[in-house]
Amino acid sequence: MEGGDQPKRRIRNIAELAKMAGVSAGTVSRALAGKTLVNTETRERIQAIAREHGFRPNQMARRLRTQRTGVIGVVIPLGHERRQHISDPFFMSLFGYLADELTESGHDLMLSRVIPGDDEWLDRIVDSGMLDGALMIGQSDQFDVIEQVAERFRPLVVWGSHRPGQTHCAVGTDNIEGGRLAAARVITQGAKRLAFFGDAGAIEIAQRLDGARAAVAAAGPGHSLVSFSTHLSSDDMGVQISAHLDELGGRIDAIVAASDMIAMMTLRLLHDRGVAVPGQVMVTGFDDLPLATQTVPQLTTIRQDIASGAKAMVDSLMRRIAGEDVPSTVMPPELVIRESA
Amino acid sequence: MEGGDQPKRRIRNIAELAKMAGVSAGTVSRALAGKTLVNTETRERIQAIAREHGFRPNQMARRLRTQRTGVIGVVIPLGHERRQHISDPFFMSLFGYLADELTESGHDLMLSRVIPGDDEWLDRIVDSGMLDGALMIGQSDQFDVIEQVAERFRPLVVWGSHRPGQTHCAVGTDNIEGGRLAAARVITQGAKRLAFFGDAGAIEIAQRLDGARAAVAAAGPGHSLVSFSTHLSSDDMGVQISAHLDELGGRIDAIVAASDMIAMMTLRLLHDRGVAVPGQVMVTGFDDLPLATQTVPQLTTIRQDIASGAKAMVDSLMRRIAGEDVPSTVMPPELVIRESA
DNA sequence: CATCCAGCTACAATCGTTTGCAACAGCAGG
DNA sequence: CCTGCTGTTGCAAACGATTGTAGCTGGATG
Repeated sequence: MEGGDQPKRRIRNIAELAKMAGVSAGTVSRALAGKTLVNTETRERIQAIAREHGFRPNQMARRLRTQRTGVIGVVIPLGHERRQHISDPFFMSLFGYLADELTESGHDLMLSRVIPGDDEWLDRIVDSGMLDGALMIGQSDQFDVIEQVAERFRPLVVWGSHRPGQTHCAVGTDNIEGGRLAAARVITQGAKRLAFFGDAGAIEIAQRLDGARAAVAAAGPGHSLVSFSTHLSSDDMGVQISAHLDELGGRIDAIVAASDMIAMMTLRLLHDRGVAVPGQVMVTGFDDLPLATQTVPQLTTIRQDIASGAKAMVDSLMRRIAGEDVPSTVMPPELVIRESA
Repeated sequence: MEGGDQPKRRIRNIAELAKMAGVSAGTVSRALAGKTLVNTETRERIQAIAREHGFRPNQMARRLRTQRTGVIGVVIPLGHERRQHISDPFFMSLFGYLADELTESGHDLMLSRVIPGDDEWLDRIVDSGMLDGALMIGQSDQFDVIEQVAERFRPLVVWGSHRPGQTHCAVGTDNIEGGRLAAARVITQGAKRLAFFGDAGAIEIAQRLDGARAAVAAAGPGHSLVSFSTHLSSDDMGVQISAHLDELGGRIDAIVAASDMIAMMTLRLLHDRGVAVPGQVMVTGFDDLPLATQTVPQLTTIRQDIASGAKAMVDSLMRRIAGEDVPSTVMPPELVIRESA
């Protein structure tokens, strides 16, 4: 544990190190960067001194000079859902994968969690001069703002839907198809009267609802779907779902939930009421969070491949930073059949 | 949507703006900072121009000059658990609250997720010159490294245990007491043969185990506790717990899990085996994640108040940044009785 | 021996702010 | 009229690195 020679004195900057090594600051800079331009011997000597004194060049200065920061901003807009907490499992899961990908590619990650107040919240982030690029988790209800910023700020990639003709680069699942798959599944299992739980204020959710509607329509007469607005913040969610279930009584065969969290809450409330799943009512989720396997009964859900979504986002962003023009990515959803439907 | 006067030309720096306003750069800087030193009239004129052109001063330069960044680093060391993913719900939950607190106090947040390789990983972060302070989620098995860095880098606060005599400022729950509470609960409910599931390689977990041991010892003869190492990454967890359950057979009354995630997985595996909870075996968790209310049966667990923990961490950090010397905080755990024990 | 080249290194400009200090005008008081 | 003060503003020096260019050395070549 005893290193012997503790750092003599703290080196404050490259110039000080240069004086110690008997060379100029420029040489030190190049040596530390590992450039071949400096003599191997002096380079190693300089690096040795730096190591010994625990010196690391000031990032702020380097970034000012080089005009690149190595920092990617991750922004989570909480537009349509002010009370939704950042610890929402889906956000966090995607965020975690993004963090992994970015760390791996040598980037730092700066989190901004914003409640859009004016029209400039995104400009402020993007113009801070701190970011090489930005990733956004969810479009919320800020589609127009995003479009506007995307016009002039190229390195921006958003998790969410791609609408025909949109400017900004989005990566996301085909939500319409996902909604369709979920509804189609319960219909083939014999459900006729479906309910949809979710907040259609968010674009993604609205699309899932559209998909479910389409499946019901395709199933022909005798099939119906009612939609109930259900918020994502876990406090409200419970009471809202309770209210929905009360209202529905027994007149329903299946519930298509807009997210796994909603589905999980629904599962537990049905259990409390003694309703058998999937015997009396089927339930499907959306996302396929790791938690979906841990519920009782295990959740049948629509899988979004969050890991490869994150990979695609980072990949697209890097290519945009490099100047390339990258189109949106839409990933196919996948029906994962477990026990609840 | 039509703004009328679109930004004429992009202003690149303060000097350009100064020329437009017919003043010097220094004045612009002061005006933008809202200093009273400049004439109210000119200040407003300058601010108007800045707003009109969407100009925001370069943060990198500002930070280089002022030597403070407004950025707090949040670091998650994955020492004892390389495969644990960042999306671990407890981490994410604490992280979310930290993000909320920091955002509120006007700080940016930079995430570093590190797998400690050498002894310098923390130095690298702290010496990057990018951070006003650092928060660390979990001590993992890096106690010594943290201690060493804490000696010279004051603005550092760690989530975890406080051991007598430690240098670094920690905020955390009294894990020993928590473990004791959990074990005591199942004992008062009639359990005699307990098992502990968790990885005692991490300090916090080891302390929980110690607490549980103490409770068993206090209960007198006829009571026993066996400990099983259980990792946190969800892939391994399932198979390990399965193995433990197989090994235990029916010779157990209660399982004290080191975390809610472990408890949840245990719950589901017991359910698969047709073992009734709490009828045949009781289960307790640790953390009281929001998810604990959603399991079937609902989880009896030890509550860590993550929200006020986060508040305490940020508060301590701010005071340390201000130069104050702040001691560790240890928060009392609380037994939350639900259905599983 | 003059010339040239290669391999290093030093010099100095630059990135865009902030901020201490000096300067300047205008005005009041002695 | 001189002095002192107040309220603004300009000047220029930092902050700490990167990098193009010029200069220096020594050895190879004609």
